[in-house]
Amino acid sequence: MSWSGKEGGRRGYHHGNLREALVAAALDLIGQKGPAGFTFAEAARQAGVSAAAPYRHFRDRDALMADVARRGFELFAARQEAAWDGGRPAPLPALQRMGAAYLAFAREEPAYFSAMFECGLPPAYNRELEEAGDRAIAPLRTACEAVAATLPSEKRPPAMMMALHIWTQSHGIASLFGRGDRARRPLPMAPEELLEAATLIYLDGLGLHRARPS
Amino acid sequence: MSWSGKEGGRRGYHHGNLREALVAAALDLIGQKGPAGFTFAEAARQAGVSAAAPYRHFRDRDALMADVARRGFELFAARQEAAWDGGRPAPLPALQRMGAAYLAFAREEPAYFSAMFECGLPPAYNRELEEAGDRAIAPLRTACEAVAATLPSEKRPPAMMMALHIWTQSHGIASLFGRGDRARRPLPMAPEELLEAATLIYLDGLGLHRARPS
DNA sequence: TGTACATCAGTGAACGCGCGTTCACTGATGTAC
DNA sequence: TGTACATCAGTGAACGCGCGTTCACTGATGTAC
Repeated sequence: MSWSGKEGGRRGYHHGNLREALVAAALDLIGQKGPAGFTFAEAARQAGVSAAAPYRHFRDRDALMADVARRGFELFAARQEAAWDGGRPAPLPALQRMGAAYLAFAREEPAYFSAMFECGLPPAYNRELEEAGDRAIAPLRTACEAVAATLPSEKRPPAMMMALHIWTQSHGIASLFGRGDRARRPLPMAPEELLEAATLIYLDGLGLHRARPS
Repeated sequence: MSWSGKEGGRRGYHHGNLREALVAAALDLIGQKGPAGFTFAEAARQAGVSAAAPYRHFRDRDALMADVARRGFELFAARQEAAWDGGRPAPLPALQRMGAAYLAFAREEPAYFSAMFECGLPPAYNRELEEAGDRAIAPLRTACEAVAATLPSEKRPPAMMMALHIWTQSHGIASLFGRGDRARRPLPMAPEELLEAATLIYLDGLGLHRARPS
Protein backbone atom coordinates (compact mmCIF):
# COMPACT_ATOMS: atom_id res chain seq x y z
CA MET A 1 0.00 0.00 0.00
CA SER A 2 2.58 2.54 -1.01
CA TRP A 3 -0.25 4.88 -1.98
CA SER A 4 -1.72 5.15 1.49
CA GLY A 5 0.14 8.37 2.13
CA LYS A 6 1.56 7.34 5.46
CA GLU A 7 4.69 6.02 3.84
CA GLY A 8 5.01 9.16 1.79
CA GLY A 9 3.98 7.30 -1.30
CA ARG A 10 3.16 10.39 -3.34
CA ARG A 11 4.74 10.14 -6.72
CA GLY A 12 4.39 13.73 -7.79
CA TYR A 13 1.63 16.14 -8.49
CA HIS A 14 -0.83 13.35 -9.11
CA HIS A 15 -1.40 10.95 -6.30
CA GLY A 16 -1.94 7.94 -8.45
CA ASN A 17 -4.52 6.15 -6.36
CA LEU A 18 -6.18 8.69 -4.19
CA ARG A 19 -9.53 6.97 -4.11
CA GLU A 20 -8.05 3.88 -2.55
CA ALA A 21 -5.85 5.91 -0.25
CA LEU A 22 -8.89 7.79 1.07
CA VAL A 23 -10.69 4.56 1.79
CA ALA A 24 -7.64 3.23 3.60
CA ALA A 25 -7.37 6.44 5.61
CA ALA A 26 -11.08 6.39 6.48
CA LEU A 27 -10.76 2.82 7.65
CA ASP A 28 -7.79 3.71 9.78
CA LEU A 29 -9.53 6.69 11.35
CA ILE A 30 -12.78 4.83 11.97
CA GLY A 31 -10.76 2.10 13.62
CA GLN A 32 -9.01 4.59 15.86
CA LYS A 33 -11.87 6.89 16.81
CA GLY A 34 -15.10 5.32 15.69
CA PRO A 35 -17.35 6.39 12.83
CA ALA A 36 -18.07 9.77 14.44
CA GLY A 37 -14.44 10.70 14.80
CA PHE A 38 -13.61 10.47 11.16
CA THR A 39 -13.57 13.59 9.04
CA PHE A 40 -13.13 14.21 5.38
CA ALA A 41 -10.36 16.70 6.06
CA GLU A 42 -8.32 14.33 8.17
CA ALA A 43 -8.64 11.54 5.65
CA ALA A 44 -7.21 13.92 3.05
CA ARG A 45 -4.38 14.89 5.36
CA GLN A 46 -3.56 11.27 6.04
CA ALA A 47 -3.53 10.54 2.34
CA GLY A 48 -1.12 13.42 1.89
CA VAL A 49 -3.30 15.65 -0.27
CA SER A 50 -5.02 18.97 0.19
CA ALA A 51 -8.45 19.17 1.77
CA ALA A 52 -10.07 19.87 -1.57
CA ALA A 53 -8.70 16.83 -3.35
CA PRO A 54 -11.17 14.25 -2.02
CA TYR A 55 -14.00 16.07 -3.77
CA ARG A 56 -12.65 14.74 -7.06
CA HIS A 57 -13.53 11.25 -5.88
CA PHE A 58 -16.40 11.45 -3.42
CA ARG A 59 -19.33 13.79 -3.32
CA ASP A 60 -18.93 14.26 0.43
CA ARG A 61 -18.05 12.59 3.68
CA ASP A 62 -21.13 10.38 3.65
CA ALA A 63 -20.32 9.08 0.20
CA LEU A 64 -16.89 7.99 1.37
CA MET A 65 -18.37 6.42 4.48
CA ALA A 66 -20.91 4.54 2.38
CA ASP A 67 -18.16 3.25 0.13
CA VAL A 68 -16.25 1.95 3.12
CA ALA A 69 -19.38 0.25 4.39
CA ARG A 70 -20.06 -1.27 0.98
CA ARG A 71 -16.56 -2.69 0.83
CA GLY A 72 -17.07 -4.03 4.33
CA PHE A 73 -20.16 -5.92 3.22
CA GLU A 74 -18.33 -7.33 0.21
CA LEU A 75 -15.43 -8.51 2.34
CA PHE A 76 -17.80 -9.90 4.92
CA ALA A 77 -19.74 -11.83 2.30
CA ALA A 78 -16.51 -13.29 0.96
CA ARG A 79 -15.46 -14.39 4.43
CA GLN A 80 -18.83 -15.98 5.07
CA GLU A 81 -18.66 -17.76 1.73
CA ALA A 82 -15.19 -19.05 2.57
CA ALA A 83 -16.32 -20.24 5.99
CA TRP A 84 -19.24 -22.10 4.49
CA ASP A 85 -16.93 -23.75 1.94
CA GLY A 86 -19.74 -25.43 0.11
CA GLY A 87 -21.00 -27.01 3.31
CA ARG A 88 -18.05 -29.34 3.68
CA PRO A 89 -17.66 -31.69 5.43
CA ALA A 90 -21.28 -31.36 6.57
CA PRO A 91 -23.78 -28.53 6.82
CA LEU A 92 -23.77 -28.29 10.60
CA PRO A 93 -20.03 -27.82 11.24
CA ALA A 94 -19.87 -25.51 8.23
CA LEU A 95 -22.66 -23.40 9.69
CA GLN A 96 -20.77 -23.24 12.95
CA ARG A 97 -17.73 -22.01 11.08
CA MET A 98 -19.80 -19.18 9.66
CA GLY A 99 -20.74 -18.09 13.16
CA ALA A 100 -17.11 -18.10 14.19
CA ALA A 101 -16.28 -16.16 11.05
CA TYR A 102 -18.89 -13.54 11.94
CA LEU A 103 -17.26 -12.99 15.31
CA ALA A 104 -13.79 -13.05 13.83
CA PHE A 105 -14.79 -10.37 11.37
CA ALA A 106 -16.17 -8.14 14.11
CA ARG A 107 -13.02 -8.56 16.15
CA GLU A 108 -10.45 -8.25 13.41
CA GLU A 109 -12.16 -5.61 11.32
CA PRO A 110 -13.82 -3.32 13.85
CA ALA A 111 -13.57 -0.41 11.44
CA TYR A 112 -15.46 -2.20 8.69
CA PHE A 113 -17.89 -3.53 11.24
CA SER A 114 -18.84 -0.14 12.58
CA ALA A 115 -18.94 1.41 9.13
CA MET A 116 -21.39 -1.31 8.13
CA PHE A 117 -23.66 -1.15 11.12
CA GLU A 118 -23.04 1.97 13.14
CA CYS A 119 -22.13 4.75 10.77
CA GLY A 120 -25.50 6.45 11.02
CA LEU A 121 -26.25 6.23 7.31
CA PRO A 122 -29.49 4.57 6.30
CA PRO A 123 -28.93 1.02 5.02
CA ALA A 124 -30.38 2.14 1.68
CA TYR A 125 -28.22 5.26 1.41
CA ASN A 126 -27.55 4.29 -2.20
CA ARG A 127 -28.16 1.30 -4.40
CA GLU A 128 -24.63 -0.08 -4.13
CA LEU A 129 -24.74 -0.08 -0.35
CA GLU A 130 -28.18 -1.59 -0.17
CA GLU A 131 -27.32 -4.37 -2.59
CA ALA A 132 -24.04 -5.15 -0.86
CA GLY A 133 -25.92 -5.38 2.43
CA ASP A 134 -28.43 -7.76 0.91
CA ARG A 135 -25.71 -9.88 -0.65
CA ALA A 136 -23.96 -10.16 2.69
CA ILE A 137 -26.68 -12.34 4.14
CA ALA A 138 -26.94 -14.63 1.11
CA PRO A 139 -24.29 -17.14 2.19
CA LEU A 140 -25.98 -17.62 5.54
CA ARG A 141 -29.29 -18.14 3.81
CA THR A 142 -27.77 -20.78 1.58
CA ALA A 143 -26.29 -22.49 4.59
CA CYS A 144 -29.61 -22.47 6.41
CA GLU A 145 -31.30 -24.01 3.40
CA ALA A 146 -28.81 -26.84 3.44
CA VAL A 147 -29.21 -27.39 7.17
CA ALA A 148 -33.00 -27.18 6.94
CA ALA A 149 -32.94 -29.83 4.23
CA THR A 150 -31.58 -32.30 6.77
CA LEU A 151 -34.68 -31.82 8.92
CA PRO A 152 -37.83 -33.91 8.64
CA SER A 153 -39.95 -32.09 6.08
CA GLU A 154 -43.03 -31.72 8.26
CA LYS A 155 -41.20 -29.50 10.73
CA ARG A 156 -38.84 -27.79 8.33
CA PRO A 157 -38.72 -24.07 9.09
CA PRO A 158 -38.39 -21.32 6.46
CA ALA A 159 -34.70 -20.93 5.67
CA MET A 160 -34.97 -17.14 5.70
CA MET A 161 -36.27 -17.20 9.26
CA MET A 162 -33.44 -19.46 10.34
CA ALA A 163 -30.94 -17.19 8.65
CA LEU A 164 -32.38 -14.14 10.37
CA HIS A 165 -32.33 -15.88 13.74
CA ILE A 166 -28.72 -16.88 13.41
CA TRP A 167 -27.71 -13.55 11.89
CA THR A 168 -29.28 -11.54 14.69
CA GLN A 169 -27.91 -13.87 17.35
CA SER A 170 -24.41 -13.52 15.91
CA HIS A 171 -24.82 -9.80 15.52
CA GLY A 172 -25.99 -9.32 19.08
CA ILE A 173 -23.06 -11.25 20.48
CA ALA A 174 -20.60 -9.53 18.17
CA SER A 175 -21.76 -6.01 18.84
CA LEU A 176 -22.08 -6.37 22.60
CA PHE A 177 -19.25 -8.71 23.49
CA GLY A 178 -17.17 -9.60 20.51
CA ARG A 179 -15.98 -6.35 19.01
CA GLY A 180 -12.42 -5.38 18.58
CA ASP A 181 -12.71 -1.83 19.87
CA ARG A 182 -13.25 -0.10 23.19
CA ALA A 183 -17.05 -0.52 23.14
CA ARG A 184 -16.56 -4.19 23.94
CA ARG A 185 -18.15 -5.45 27.16
CA PRO A 186 -16.55 -8.00 29.43
CA LEU A 187 -17.91 -11.54 29.24
CA PRO A 188 -17.18 -14.55 31.45
CA MET A 189 -16.52 -16.74 28.41
CA ALA A 190 -15.34 -16.56 24.83
CA PRO A 191 -17.98 -15.04 22.52
CA GLU A 192 -17.38 -17.97 20.17
CA GLU A 193 -18.45 -20.42 22.85
CA LEU A 194 -21.54 -18.38 23.62
CA LEU A 195 -22.55 -18.33 19.97
CA GLU A 196 -21.77 -21.97 19.36
CA ALA A 197 -23.88 -23.04 22.32
CA ALA A 198 -26.74 -20.81 21.23
CA THR A 199 -26.70 -22.24 17.72
CA LEU A 200 -26.64 -25.83 18.93
CA ILE A 201 -29.54 -25.27 21.29
CA TYR A 202 -31.47 -23.46 18.59
CA LEU A 203 -30.95 -26.23 16.08
CA ASP A 204 -31.91 -28.77 18.71
CA GLY A 205 -35.12 -26.85 19.09
CA LEU A 206 -35.67 -27.25 15.38
CA GLY A 207 -35.39 -30.98 15.78
CA LEU A 208 -31.85 -31.47 14.59
CA HIS A 209 -30.78 -34.50 16.56
CA ARG A 210 -27.17 -34.76 17.43
CA ALA A 211 -24.92 -36.01 20.18
CA ARG A 212 -25.07 -33.33 22.86
CA PRO A 213 -21.92 -32.92 24.97
CA SER A 214 -22.96 -33.67 28.53
CA MET B 1 -41.32 19.57 31.51
CA SER B 2 -41.62 23.30 31.72
CA TRP B 3 -37.90 23.48 32.36
CA SER B 4 -36.86 22.02 29.06
CA GLY B 5 -36.30 25.44 27.62
CA LYS B 6 -38.30 24.88 24.45
CA GLU B 7 -41.42 26.23 26.07
CA GLY B 8 -39.52 29.20 27.37
CA GLY B 9 -39.62 27.83 30.88
CA ARG B 10 -36.84 30.02 32.22
CA ARG B 11 -37.91 31.59 35.45
CA GLY B 12 -35.25 34.26 35.67
CA TYR B 13 -31.54 34.43 36.00
CA HIS B 14 -31.37 30.97 37.45
CA HIS B 15 -32.73 28.22 35.34
CA GLY B 16 -34.08 26.16 38.20
CA ASN B 17 -33.47 22.72 36.79
CA LEU B 18 -30.76 23.01 34.23
CA ARG B 19 -29.33 19.57 34.83
CA GLU B 20 -32.58 17.90 33.91
CA ALA B 21 -33.15 20.28 31.03
CA LEU B 22 -29.75 19.39 29.58
CA VAL B 23 -30.52 15.71 29.78
CA ALA B 24 -33.85 16.28 28.06
CA ALA B 25 -32.18 18.34 25.36
CA ALA B 26 -29.46 15.72 24.85
CA LEU B 27 -32.10 13.05 24.51
CA ASP B 28 -33.98 15.12 22.00
CA LEU B 29 -30.88 15.81 19.93
CA ILE B 30 -29.66 12.22 20.02
CA GLY B 31 -33.11 11.15 18.89
CA GLN B 32 -33.01 13.57 15.99
CA LYS B 33 -29.46 13.18 14.77
CA GLY B 34 -27.89 10.21 16.48
CA PRO B 35 -25.24 10.18 19.21
CA ALA B 36 -22.68 11.81 16.93
CA GLY B 37 -24.85 14.75 16.06
CA PHE B 38 -25.31 15.94 19.59
CA THR B 39 -23.15 18.76 20.88
CA PHE B 40 -22.76 20.34 24.25
CA ALA B 41 -23.33 23.77 22.78
CA GLU B 42 -26.58 22.88 21.12
CA ALA B 43 -27.92 21.22 24.24
CA ALA B 44 -27.25 24.48 26.09
CA ARG B 45 -28.98 26.48 23.38
CA GLN B 46 -31.99 24.21 23.50
CA ALA B 47 -32.16 24.55 27.25
CA GLY B 48 -32.09 28.29 26.81
CA VAL B 49 -28.80 29.02 28.58
CA SER B 50 -25.39 30.22 27.49
CA ALA B 51 -22.80 27.78 26.20
CA ALA B 52 -20.84 28.06 29.40
CA ALA B 53 -23.67 27.12 31.74
CA PRO B 54 -23.57 23.33 31.25
CA TYR B 55 -20.10 23.25 32.76
CA ARG B 56 -21.69 23.90 36.14
CA HIS B 57 -23.37 20.51 35.89
CA PHE B 58 -21.28 18.24 33.69
CA ARG B 59 -17.56 18.04 33.29
CA ASP B 60 -17.90 17.76 29.53
CA ARG B 61 -19.94 16.37 26.70
CA ASP B 62 -19.00 12.78 27.50
CA ALA B 63 -20.17 13.14 31.08
CA LEU B 64 -23.58 14.29 29.91
CA MET B 65 -23.73 11.49 27.38
CA ALA B 66 -22.84 8.96 30.07
CA ASP B 67 -25.56 10.31 32.32
CA VAL B 68 -28.12 9.91 29.55
CA ALA B 69 -26.93 6.35 28.99
CA ARG B 70 -27.11 5.60 32.71
CA ARG B 71 -30.68 6.85 32.89
CA GLY B 72 -31.46 4.74 29.85
CA PHE B 73 -30.24 1.64 31.63
CA GLU B 74 -32.28 2.47 34.71
CA LEU B 75 -35.42 3.01 32.68
CA PHE B 76 -34.75 -0.13 30.69
CA ALA B 77 -34.30 -2.18 33.86
CA ALA B 78 -37.60 -0.86 35.21
CA ARG B 79 -39.39 -1.75 32.00
CA GLN B 80 -37.93 -5.24 32.04
CA GLU B 81 -38.92 -5.65 35.67
CA ALA B 82 -42.46 -4.55 34.87
CA ALA B 83 -42.68 -6.92 31.92
CA TRP B 84 -41.54 -9.82 34.05
CA ASP B 85 -44.11 -8.94 36.70
CA GLY B 86 -42.94 -11.57 39.11
CA GLY B 87 -43.27 -14.27 36.48
CA ARG B 88 -47.05 -14.13 36.40
CA PRO B 89 -49.00 -15.98 35.22
CA ALA B 90 -46.17 -18.36 34.32
CA PRO B 91 -42.46 -17.97 33.64
CA LEU B 92 -42.63 -18.65 29.91
CA PRO B 93 -45.19 -16.04 28.87
CA ALA B 94 -43.58 -13.58 31.26
CA LEU B 95 -40.22 -14.18 29.58
CA GLN B 96 -41.83 -13.59 26.21
CA ARG B 97 -43.19 -10.29 27.50
CA MET B 98 -39.67 -9.25 28.39
CA GLY B 99 -38.55 -9.88 24.84
CA ALA B 100 -41.41 -7.77 23.52
CA ALA B 101 -40.49 -5.09 26.05
CA TYR B 102 -36.91 -5.09 24.81
CA LEU B 103 -38.07 -4.41 21.28
CA ALA B 104 -40.62 -1.86 22.42
CA PHE B 105 -37.90 0.01 24.28
CA ALA B 106 -35.65 0.09 21.23
CA ARG B 107 -38.50 1.35 19.07
CA GLU B 108 -40.00 3.88 21.44
CA GLU B 109 -36.82 5.17 23.02
CA PRO B 110 -34.31 5.18 20.19
CA ALA B 111 -32.39 8.01 21.81
CA TYR B 112 -31.88 6.12 25.06
CA PHE B 113 -31.13 2.99 23.10
CA SER B 114 -28.34 4.54 21.10
CA ALA B 115 -26.95 6.39 24.10
CA MET B 116 -26.75 3.07 25.91
CA PHE B 117 -25.19 1.02 23.16
CA GLU B 118 -23.81 3.22 20.42
CA CYS B 119 -22.50 6.37 22.00
CA GLY B 120 -18.88 5.36 21.67
CA LEU B 121 -18.13 5.59 25.38
CA PRO B 122 -16.64 2.52 27.00
CA PRO B 123 -19.25 0.61 29.03
CA ALA B 124 -17.14 1.24 32.12
CA TYR B 125 -16.74 4.98 31.47
CA ASN B 126 -17.56 5.53 35.13
CA ARG B 127 -18.83 3.46 38.02
CA GLU B 128 -22.41 4.68 37.78
CA LEU B 129 -22.67 3.75 34.12
CA GLU B 130 -21.07 0.38 34.60
CA GLU B 131 -23.30 -0.53 37.50
CA ALA B 132 -26.44 0.62 35.74
CA GLY B 133 -25.45 -1.51 32.76
CA ASP B 134 -24.96 -4.52 34.99
CA ARG B 135 -28.26 -3.94 36.77
CA ALA B 136 -30.06 -3.78 33.45
CA ILE B 137 -29.52 -7.46 32.77
CA ALA B 138 -30.56 -8.61 36.25
CA PRO B 139 -34.29 -8.96 35.55
CA LEU B 140 -33.61 -11.17 32.55
CA ARG B 141 -31.30 -13.30 34.65
CA THR B 142 -33.95 -13.72 37.28
CA ALA B 143 -36.45 -14.69 34.62
CA CYS B 144 -34.09 -17.24 33.15
CA GLU B 145 -33.54 -18.77 36.56
CA ALA B 146 -37.27 -19.22 36.97
CA VAL B 147 -37.64 -20.74 33.52
CA ALA B 148 -34.62 -22.97 34.01
CA ALA B 149 -36.14 -24.25 37.23
CA THR B 150 -38.96 -25.75 35.23
CA LEU B 151 -36.50 -27.90 33.27
CA PRO B 152 -35.44 -31.38 34.32
CA SER B 153 -32.45 -30.87 36.57
CA GLU B 154 -30.07 -33.08 34.60
CA LYS B 155 -30.23 -30.85 31.54
CA ARG B 156 -30.71 -27.53 33.28
CA PRO B 157 -28.45 -24.91 31.70
CA PRO B 158 -26.68 -22.11 33.59
CA ALA B 159 -29.17 -19.25 33.93
CA MET B 160 -26.52 -16.70 33.06
CA MET B 161 -25.85 -18.37 29.76
CA MET B 162 -29.57 -18.44 28.98
CA ALA B 163 -29.84 -14.79 29.88
CA LEU B 164 -26.93 -13.89 27.63
CA HIS B 165 -28.38 -15.89 24.76
CA ILE B 166 -31.74 -14.21 24.99
CA TRP B 167 -30.22 -10.78 25.61
CA THR B 168 -27.97 -10.97 22.58
CA GLN B 169 -30.74 -12.39 20.41
CA SER B 170 -33.04 -9.56 21.42
CA HIS B 171 -30.30 -7.02 20.98
CA GLY B 172 -29.41 -8.26 17.52
CA ILE B 173 -33.01 -8.08 16.36
CA ALA B 174 -33.55 -4.70 17.99
CA SER B 175 -30.45 -3.06 16.62
CA LEU B 176 -30.76 -4.38 13.09
CA PHE B 177 -34.49 -4.47 12.52
CA GLY B 178 -36.39 -3.08 15.44
CA ARG B 179 -35.07 0.37 16.06
CA GLY B 180 -37.09 3.50 15.93
CA ASP B 181 -34.68 5.59 13.89
CA ARG B 182 -33.44 5.74 10.34
CA ALA B 183 -30.85 2.98 10.79
CA ARG B 184 -33.63 0.43 10.81
CA ARG B 185 -33.51 -2.24 8.12
CA PRO B 186 -36.57 -3.60 6.36
CA LEU B 187 -37.82 -6.99 7.49
CA PRO B 188 -40.53 -9.21 5.97
CA MET B 189 -42.19 -9.68 9.36
CA ALA B 190 -42.65 -7.96 12.70
CA PRO B 191 -39.48 -8.01 14.82
CA GLU B 192 -41.63 -9.22 17.70
CA GLU B 193 -42.62 -12.31 15.77
CA LEU B 194 -39.04 -13.00 14.82
CA LEU B 195 -37.92 -12.78 18.44
CA GLU B 196 -40.80 -14.79 19.80
CA ALA B 197 -40.15 -17.61 17.35
CA ALA B 198 -36.45 -17.58 18.15
CA THR B 199 -37.12 -17.79 21.87
CA LEU B 200 -39.57 -20.63 21.53
CA ILE B 201 -37.22 -22.65 19.35
CA TYR B 202 -34.35 -21.96 21.72
CA LEU B 203 -36.33 -23.06 24.76
CA ASP B 204 -37.47 -26.11 22.87
CA GLY B 205 -33.84 -26.91 22.33
CA LEU B 206 -33.35 -26.69 26.07
CA GLY B 207 -36.02 -29.33 26.52
CA LEU B 208 -38.93 -27.12 27.47
CA HIS B 209 -41.87 -29.09 26.15
CA ARG B 210 -44.84 -27.12 25.05
CA ALA B 211 -47.58 -27.21 22.48
CA ARG B 212 -45.98 -25.98 19.26
CA PRO B 213 -48.30 -24.12 16.92
CA SER B 214 -48.31 -26.10 13.70
C1' DT C 1 -38.84 40.59 60.55
C1' DG C 2 -34.73 42.60 58.59
C1' DT C 3 -30.02 42.74 57.18
C1' DA C 4 -25.33 41.06 55.92
C1' DC C 5 -23.05 37.89 53.65
C1' DA C 6 -21.52 33.44 51.60
C1' DT C 7 -22.57 30.54 48.07
C1' DC C 8 -24.09 29.27 43.89
C1' DA C 9 -25.66 29.21 39.05
C1' DG C 10 -25.83 31.81 35.64
C1' DT C 11 -23.68 35.53 31.78
C1' DG C 12 -21.28 37.07 27.70
C1' DA C 13 -17.17 37.97 25.50
C1' DA C 14 -13.24 35.98 23.89
C1' DC C 15 -9.90 32.48 22.23
C1' DG C 16 -8.12 29.02 19.04
C1' DC C 17 -9.45 25.32 16.29
C1' DG C 18 -10.77 22.29 12.63
C1' DC C 19 -14.28 21.34 9.43
C1' DG C 20 -16.73 21.54 4.99
C1' DT C 21 -16.87 23.64 0.79
C1' DT C 22 -15.92 26.68 -3.24
C1' DC C 23 -12.93 28.75 -6.56
C1' DA C 24 -9.78 29.91 -10.12
C1' DC C 25 -5.70 27.89 -10.97
C1' DT C 26 -1.97 24.63 -12.70
C1' DG C 27 0.84 20.62 -13.38
C1' DA C 28 0.72 15.99 -15.35
C1' DT C 29 -1.03 12.59 -18.50
C1' DG C 30 -2.32 10.60 -22.56
C1' DT C 31 -3.91 10.73 -27.20
C1' DA C 32 -4.56 12.29 -32.13
C1' DC C 33 -2.22 13.23 -35.95
C1' DT D 1 9.09 10.29 -33.14
C1' DG D 2 7.40 14.82 -32.08
C1' DT D 3 4.00 18.25 -31.15
C1' DA D 4 -0.53 20.29 -29.91
C1' DC D 5 -4.10 19.94 -27.17
C1' DA D 6 -7.95 18.13 -24.26
C1' DT D 7 -8.68 16.17 -20.07
C1' DC D 8 -7.98 15.27 -15.60
C1' DA D 9 -6.43 15.36 -10.75
C1' DG D 10 -4.37 17.93 -8.04
C1' DT D 11 -3.30 22.93 -5.34
C1' DG D 12 -3.81 26.56 -1.98
C1' DA D 13 -6.19 30.38 -0.44
C1' DA D 14 -10.33 31.82 1.21
C1' DC D 15 -14.99 31.79 3.36
C1' DG D 16 -18.28 31.16 7.11
C1' DC D 17 -19.40 28.24 10.76
C1' DG D 18 -20.02 26.07 15.14
C1' DC D 19 -17.65 23.86 18.75
C1' DG D 20 -15.30 23.48 23.22
C1' DT D 21 -13.46 25.91 26.78
C1' DT D 22 -11.85 29.68 29.88
C1' DC D 23 -12.52 33.87 32.38
C1' DA D 24 -13.85 37.55 35.29
C1' DC D 25 -18.18 38.89 36.22
C1' DT D 26 -22.98 39.32 38.40
C1' DG D 27 -27.62 38.35 39.74
C1' DA D 28 -30.30 35.31 42.77
C1' DT D 29 -30.85 32.42 46.74
C1' DG D 30 -30.77 31.09 51.22
C1' DT D 31 -29.06 31.26 55.83
C1' DA D 32 -27.17 33.14 60.30
C1' DC D 33 -28.02 36.24 63.60
